[in-house]
Amino acid sequence: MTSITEVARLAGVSIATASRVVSAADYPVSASTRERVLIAAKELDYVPNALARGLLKSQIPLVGVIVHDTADPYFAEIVRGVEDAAESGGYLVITCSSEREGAREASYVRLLRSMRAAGVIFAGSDLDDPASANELPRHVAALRASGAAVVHLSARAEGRPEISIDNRAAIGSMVAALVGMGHRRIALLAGPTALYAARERRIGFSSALQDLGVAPDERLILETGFAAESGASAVDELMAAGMKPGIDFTAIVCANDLLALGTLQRLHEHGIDVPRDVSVAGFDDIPVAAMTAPSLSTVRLPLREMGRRGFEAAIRVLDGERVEPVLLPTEVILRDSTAAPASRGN
Amino acid sequence: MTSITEVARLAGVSIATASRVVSAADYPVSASTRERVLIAAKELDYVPNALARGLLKSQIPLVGVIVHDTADPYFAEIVRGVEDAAESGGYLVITCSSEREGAREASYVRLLRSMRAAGVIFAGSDLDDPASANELPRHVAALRASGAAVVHLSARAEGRPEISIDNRAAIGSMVAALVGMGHRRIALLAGPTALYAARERRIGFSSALQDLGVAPDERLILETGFAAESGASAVDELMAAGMKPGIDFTAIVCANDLLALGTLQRLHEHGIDVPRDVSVAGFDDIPVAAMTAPSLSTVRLPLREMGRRGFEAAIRVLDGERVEPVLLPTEVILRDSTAAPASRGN
DNA sequence: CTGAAAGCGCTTACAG
DNA sequence: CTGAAAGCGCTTACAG
Repeated sequence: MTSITEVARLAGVSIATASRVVSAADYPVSASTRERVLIAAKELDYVPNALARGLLKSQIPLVGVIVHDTADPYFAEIVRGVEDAAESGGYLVITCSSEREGAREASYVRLLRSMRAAGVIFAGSDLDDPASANELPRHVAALRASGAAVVHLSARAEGRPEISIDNRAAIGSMVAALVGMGHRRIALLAGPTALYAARERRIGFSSALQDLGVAPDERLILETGFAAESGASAVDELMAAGMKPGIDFTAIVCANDLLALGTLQRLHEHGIDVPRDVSVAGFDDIPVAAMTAPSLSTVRLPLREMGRRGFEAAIRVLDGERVEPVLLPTEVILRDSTAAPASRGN
Repeated sequence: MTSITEVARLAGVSIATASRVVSAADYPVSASTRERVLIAAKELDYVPNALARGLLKSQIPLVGVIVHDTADPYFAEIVRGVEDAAESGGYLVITCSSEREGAREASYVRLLRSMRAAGVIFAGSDLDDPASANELPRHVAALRASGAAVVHLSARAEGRPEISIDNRAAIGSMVAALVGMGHRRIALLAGPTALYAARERRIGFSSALQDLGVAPDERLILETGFAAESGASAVDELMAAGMKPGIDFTAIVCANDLLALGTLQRLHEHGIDVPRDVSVAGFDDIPVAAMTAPSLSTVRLPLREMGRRGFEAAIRVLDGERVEPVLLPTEVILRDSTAAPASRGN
């Protein structure tokens, strides 16, 4: 690889001058000199060494996004948003999947620290994993101390996230829509309660029911994972517990869309018609939600925008600006998987 | 951030010695000295500066994966495989989405070059975009010249990819399965012919039909995009051309699963039953293919393995080993979207 | 407007 | 086994 030294030599100038031209620094250089340097750089196919520059600035234009699971479309969409925003700024985005293991998350953050990443965006909620309970905060503190930006995109136990949504209200509005259709016996596939966001959704679900004068039934609330298979097995669990679809429950609210996909499929296998026998609602509005048969009613989260805003917040932190926490709006999207119950349970 | 200088000072040794300990170099250091350095490093929460090390080695443990579209599960799975393999080696993975624009692809590769990435993995086929026709090869050549690994995971016009599958044979086996069920009038949603892989699949489709003694009908071959919406509009197009489902065509083969999802949905909206009226087959076997209703018959590509092997190939190149091109096996997966035709067309 | 020089944080011959 | 020193490729005061 050619270095700036060779460019300078070919152009017949000092490396200082060459640097001023190629780094697009705001520093006076005569037009003719500038021209010579540019030609030399082009001639030699010069690409500056970001490592050398980064060493000097002790920062490199790289932001890491820590997700729970790369394969989950929820995170894929957020990452997409970050990438969209990062691209124009010349930043590269690294996606790190913790697989919901605290140790792995901490080790990725350490790696990002060693690379002197300009920012780290935590896309999911806190992991609550004792394995990394002190390592992670140490890395985060060091990152911040060295001027890197740390941004959170999901509800967490401590501190408010820079960018997030109101999980309680969001799921509450779906519950309200369902109750408005006439549903009274509504099940919840709650997701993993180890995750703060899932706990919030669960609280929002129950309090919405109460606010609407519907007595919640604890037997209809199931703790699950966040993958599609969990949705399928939760259906089995519900039925094994003697809960009759259409009678003991007329609707199922899922804490994310993936759960709803699994639910839809298992219900279909059992010959239970959606939405005639049971309504199904998701949460997140991942792209595939619009493409299932029947298409999925869900709560739309502005995932790409969350990613975009997360990156912008990071840039603002880097610029030394103050970033106020912001709550993005969500929206209930009613598609074909929900309808008024045919026979009222209860 | 603490530097090795501070660690050395606290441990009371030279920075050379400190470096030998913390970099885990294979160099003799007395046990007691080693101990002191390790304690100092821990005490100071020392994390080595990967930029400084990278500057010296003119390479950093980073591999970039160039994909056509981050949101496409095909690429998401491949990236996942790369990440799985990279994680244990302490490499970070950067995903760069070209959005099928040559200029963007080239600029990402340039960025990766400026970061002195250890490797670049091209996950999709060549873009055939004149906009970057000479910039990209220049970057690739420079990358290779500087010792970085360049790996291709998809069929391309020039040079054989290190890791790939036999697109012609793969789609041919799906055609054979369909013909075996009794289908004779089979449509193809061919994907974007600007992409080499799509062209290969189209050739494989036609020649399989011919080999099986079925005369191909050009009117049943549609050029499309690679997104779900393209599948939906292709169905409209087919019907607008007066092709009657179940008569003029009894099966639709799609060049990827996303097209098949859109096809399934639009067929459902038209009240056309799958597989009774029309069979639908996909290609790739992305995770969601197993979760549609009806579940999708498709050709399984070992996507994660392709990613994993791609990373391993990159490491082998870095180690100076020779990498022989390898073709990974594919498999026809018959699910519920295909069946024998009810009435034979033709 | 131009250039010589210091220094970012490491690693690695080289000398002892 | 340990350390002093050079050097990776840049940027940026500082001097002219």
